[in-house]
This record gives sequence, C-alpha cells and structure tokens, in this order.
Amino acid sequence: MRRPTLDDVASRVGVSRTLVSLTLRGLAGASDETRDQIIRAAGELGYVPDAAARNLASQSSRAVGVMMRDLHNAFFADVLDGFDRPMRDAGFHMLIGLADQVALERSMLDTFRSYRMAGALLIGPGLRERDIEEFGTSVPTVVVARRLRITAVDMIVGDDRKGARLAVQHLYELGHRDIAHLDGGSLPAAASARRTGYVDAMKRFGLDRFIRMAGGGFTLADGADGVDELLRKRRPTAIFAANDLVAMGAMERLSVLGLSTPGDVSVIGYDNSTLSAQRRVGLTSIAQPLVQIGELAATMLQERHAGRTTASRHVMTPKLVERESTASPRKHSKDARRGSAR
Amino acid sequence: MRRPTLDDVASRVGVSRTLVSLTLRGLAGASDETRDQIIRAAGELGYVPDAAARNLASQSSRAVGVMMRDLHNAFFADVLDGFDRPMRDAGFHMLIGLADQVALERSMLDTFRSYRMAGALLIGPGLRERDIEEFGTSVPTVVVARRLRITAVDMIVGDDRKGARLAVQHLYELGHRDIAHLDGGSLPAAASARRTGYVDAMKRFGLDRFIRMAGGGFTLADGADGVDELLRKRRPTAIFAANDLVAMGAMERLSVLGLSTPGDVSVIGYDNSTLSAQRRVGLTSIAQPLVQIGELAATMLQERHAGRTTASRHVMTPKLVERESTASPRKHSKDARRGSAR
DNA sequence: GCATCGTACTGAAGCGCTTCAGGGTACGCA
DNA sequence: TGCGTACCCTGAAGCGCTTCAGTACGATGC
Repeated sequence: MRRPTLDDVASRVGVSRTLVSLTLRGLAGASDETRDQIIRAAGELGYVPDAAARNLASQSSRAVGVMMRDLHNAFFADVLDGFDRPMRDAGFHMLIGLADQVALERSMLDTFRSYRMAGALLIGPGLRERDIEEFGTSVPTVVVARRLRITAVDMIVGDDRKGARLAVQHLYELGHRDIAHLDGGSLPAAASARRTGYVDAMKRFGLDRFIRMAGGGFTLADGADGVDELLRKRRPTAIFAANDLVAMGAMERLSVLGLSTPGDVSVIGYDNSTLSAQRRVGLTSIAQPLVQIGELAATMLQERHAGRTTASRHVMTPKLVERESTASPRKHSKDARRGSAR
Repeated sequence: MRRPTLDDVASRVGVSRTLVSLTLRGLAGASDETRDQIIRAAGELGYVPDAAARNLASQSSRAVGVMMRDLHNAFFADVLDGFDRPMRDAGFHMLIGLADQVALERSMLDTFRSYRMAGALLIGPGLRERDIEEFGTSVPTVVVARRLRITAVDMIVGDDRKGARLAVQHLYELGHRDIAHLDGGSLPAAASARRTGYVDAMKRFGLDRFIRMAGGGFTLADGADGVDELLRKRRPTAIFAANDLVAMGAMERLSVLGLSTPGDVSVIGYDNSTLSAQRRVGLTSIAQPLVQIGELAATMLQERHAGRTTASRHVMTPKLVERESTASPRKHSKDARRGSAR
C-alpha cells in the first residue's frame, strides 16, 4: 500500500498540489471552506509529509541534531532538560545521536550534515577543533562543555579551572594535603581544564609533591580503575574526581576494599548531578547550572539559525555543594560524622 | 558557498553522475583507476551525500528511530547499550527521540514515518495499541517494555507480574505484611503489570487488607510524592516501588523525614539499574537483562527489516537481587544491619 | 566474419515536495 | 469603460539523488 502523497490529497479535494502544500503548512491562500476540506482529506488518507522530499525541496529542515557521548551520564540528561522544551516550542524537533568515540563523532557530524540539520548541539565533543569548525560553517552549532578558540560555533563552558580550584580548596580547608585527581582522560573536553585547575590549585597551596593523577575517563568503571591505580602507590586522604560518575565509581571501589568515605578517603565529584544529591549517595560536588546551560544553548542556537554569524560564548561559574562524602582527615570516628550527616 | 553535489564530483572527474553514485556507494561499475579518481575528487570537494535526496530517490534510509521517555532513567541507557553496537555493525545509525507525553509520542512517530526510518525501537511507549499498530504496519518496529496483543510489531517484555511477585514474596519472607506499592501511573506500559502482580501476590499471601497503591510515575519525584501520600495514612513497613528511580526517590524522602531504610521501612525497586547496584545505594531490586534485551531488539529489528512479517515476541524472566535496602521489620537495630551491609 | 558476452560507462526518468511566476474573477473607484 | 487590486488558485521547474534501460567496445568462441 503506497503511502499517500500531496497529489493524492489534492486530487481527492479537487485542487492543486500547491494549494494543499500551502494549506497543510498553515500558510494562507485557500478559502476557509477549501482549507477545511483539505485538512479533512489529509486526515482521512493518513497523509504524513515526506521529510526527505520536504527537506530536499526546501533545502532546510526543522530537525536539530544533538550529539552526546554517554547516556548513563546524567550530565547530558540535565542539559537536555533545559534544551528540549524551548526548541520544541520554537518548532524544532531534536534527534539525538550517540557517539562514544572520536571516529563515531566524525561520522555523526557527517550524518547531521547529510540530514541538513537546522542546527546542532554538541555536548563535550572530543573532535579536533578543525573538524568542529568545518562542521560549524555549514550547520548552526552550539558546543557545550568544550572550550574552543574558533568563532564558527557558539560555546558554553563552565569555568572548570575555577571549579577544580574550589574542589581542592575545599579539601585543603578540611585539612587534606594528599589530594589525588581522577582525571577525565585524554579527550580535549572538560578533562584538561579540570586537570589544569587541579594542578594549579595544588601548587598554589604548596602541595606540589602531592600532585597525582590516575584514571582517565568519565564513567563509573574509570572511577574504580582509578582508585586501584592510586592505591598501588599510597592511599591519598582525598580524591577529586573528574565527574560524579567517576566519584561514585571510586567510592564504590573504596567500599569494596573496606575503605569508607569520608572516613578513610574523602571524595568530591563534579557536575552535581541529580543522583549525587541523593542522601544515600551524599556526594560533595561542584555544581554547574546544567538545565540553564541547556536553555541558553537553545536560545543561542535559535539566534544562529535566525542568521547571527558572530560567535557567542558564555562561561558559567561553578560552585561548591557540600555533602557527606568529604570530611576532615584523621577524624576517623564515624559516629561523630554520621551524627551530623544523617 | 553551495555544498558540492554528485554532479560537481562527476564533472571534476569527467564521468557521469551515475558512475560517481555507484562508486561512492561501494558498488561495482568503475575501473580501479576511475574509482580512485572519484574517491579522491569527492574527498577534495568535501562531498557529503544529501540524505534527503538519497532517501527520496531510494525510498528508504539507514536510520532507525529510537523513542524513549526519560533520559534520566538508566533503564533506557542499559537497553541502548545492547542495541547500539549490533545496529551500527549492520550499517544502521540510530537517532533517538525523546517523548515524555503521549501527545509527543504521537508526533514522534509521525516524524519517524516522515523520515522513512528503516526501523524503530519504541521503549515503553504509552500510546494506544491502535496507534502503535498503525505505525508498525509502515515501519519495521520492535517494542520493548510494553505488552501488546498486536502482531504488526515485535515485542520484548519482562514478566513483570512475576517480578512483582518476587518482590512481594521477598518482603513477605522477611516478615513484612504491610507492604505498599508505589506504582508507575496510568501509562499502559510496565506499570499495570507490576501493579497487577503486586495485587495478586498480596492476595496469595492473604494480605488483601494491606494492599495499597500510591504515587503514579517513574521518576525520582514520583517516589518522593508517593511516600508523602502513603504516610498521610499509616506507615507501611515495606515499599515495593515501580522502578529503581522511584525507589530512590522514596528512600530519599523517607530519609528527609527521619526514617531509615531498611530500619524503618524496607524498599525494593525494579530494573536493577547500574546505580542501584552501588553500595552506597544498595537497593534491593528486580533485575531484568536489559543489555540482552537491547541486543535481542537489534536482532529482531534486522530480521523485520530483512522482510520477516510474522510477529516475534519474547518474555524475559526477572530475578531478585538482594541488597541492603530490605530487611526484616522490627529489627530496628541499625548497627546489626550496618555491620553486614558495609 | 559474425554472434555473444562482459566491462565500463551514460542519459533520462522520477522520488514528493516547495517555490515562483503567474492566471482568473470579482469588486471598487474614477 | 477601464484599471488597479485583493483573493483564491494553478503549472512548471527543480532540489540531489537512485535506478533502469541502454550504449560502446574490446575480447572470445566457433
């Protein structure tokens, strides 16, 4: 059974294809009576416009592509919570593509381009700047969580160096000196700024000799592996993790090894995701206004789509959210801590 | 700057558009030498095929649409972990659409159809069977986590009634009698089977008078609200939550109210998501083989795509995973419990 | 020498839509 | 009567690709 086309609707009503097209897109041109007939006929036939034909003819589309790396990371979900609604209200629909490797990212961008996406939101892309720039010149693009020097795309980043400093400072003020960092890996995304911020802060506090990095990734498993790696040398009194997932993976591993948090090792995460806020998790974390970032991204993307060509860039300020996963070292008395924590 | 088309590549090499099309799709027809020239020219021009034109001309596409309700729910992420890889290996790319309301689901399906998706994976759709059936007749479709009587689509569900029974039985055997259910709401998806399973099991154990439902949804917030609702009457000794997120929301709310888990109220979830397995969370849950479900969905979808028209349906068996969020009632001594739990 | 066949290639049609340049008709106004 | 104009509508071109029915030509067989 062939699916109905504009012509089917047109001949059913007895008007031209053009008029049907106009009418179904909500444009003027038909009399009230004709309009009703057209809409009715389209409904009866179960007419659904063919996106391919439409996009081809109009050389445009109403789809925006969202590229993200990991569905398990609530970071992405939070950003999209802010992004989704305003885009939908503006008449766009969002199609999400998953790409957890740089090679996949590249082909994802080809897909987006090939679909003539009206816009794209790239969250924490690991691609080279050059690739992103090239893409950005043909598709209106907003990049989140990746610092770039190019002007072809808009950009929203957190001040990750500052965030890392806040984390180290918090631990320092609690009395920690041996503070290790579980870093996000080699991707040029958030990882490097957090790492740099960590190193800077450690130096500022005169803790050069305690500077230590392990891990390399943004997942639960990376957190666990990172702890193993750290413990092969000596046990730090505190860990600053590249994000909340890594922090949770670390706490889990510590727990399995019989070490408590914060009793034996304090742990601080990054992103302040919904789950870290759960009391049972109680993870101290660095908060970024994720939903707001998503909303801002929607606004910027719409502006780009509307023709703005100058680059827009925003740096969001992080802040510390203190919970139960960090405490002073030495004070190994669990009960003292528990009393205040729960 | 116009983006290059097949004709641009063709005239650059001095061959016909047809030959370029054939060659770039990896089909035979050109001599080795010509092929190399074509590929080189395409690269130099930065040619990317136009998906709209391609799909329109071929009346097909290599994209499969995935519809899901909530990015925050790890359930979906786990299923996609299994689904993504085999689909990609088979040459499909996946585009995810978010739809957290029935109206949005409907327009999502229109979008999928409009894009002539090669296939669709619907996870826990809330739509009427009729709508799904209509969609399924025009797009090869696999539905996960929703029991349907129609044969137009393939289906994978967990045996949720059995899962619910396992949950109630576990609590019963621990000594609980006043077991409440935080249900998933009015969506026809998983919620109703779990609810029915709960009611059946309660009856079987002669606990009719304790049957109580509250909440209505699958999110953290729904769990918290559900607890409030329950506590307006009397406090149950155990709660069976519709999923892990609801369970975590419930534990959180209980904790805020000064009630401990499992000391005051035992809580059991559903789905055994990665996060519930974290020791700090330690949520007893009903496990479903989610990654496997995703893999199976990929297989089924490819079969459908290849022409199978008979319906295929699988029911997966759930099993109990016991952790620290459930214990016998009365035994309010936290320390006794803690000792074994941590 | 002629039919046959495989290889390398071409041209044109057409997918379903949007867009653009009009075409009637009726009405108002000088 | 003639002209402008508003309203409702049409026809044809063309978006960039795939597909199908060929064509040209050298090699092969007898």
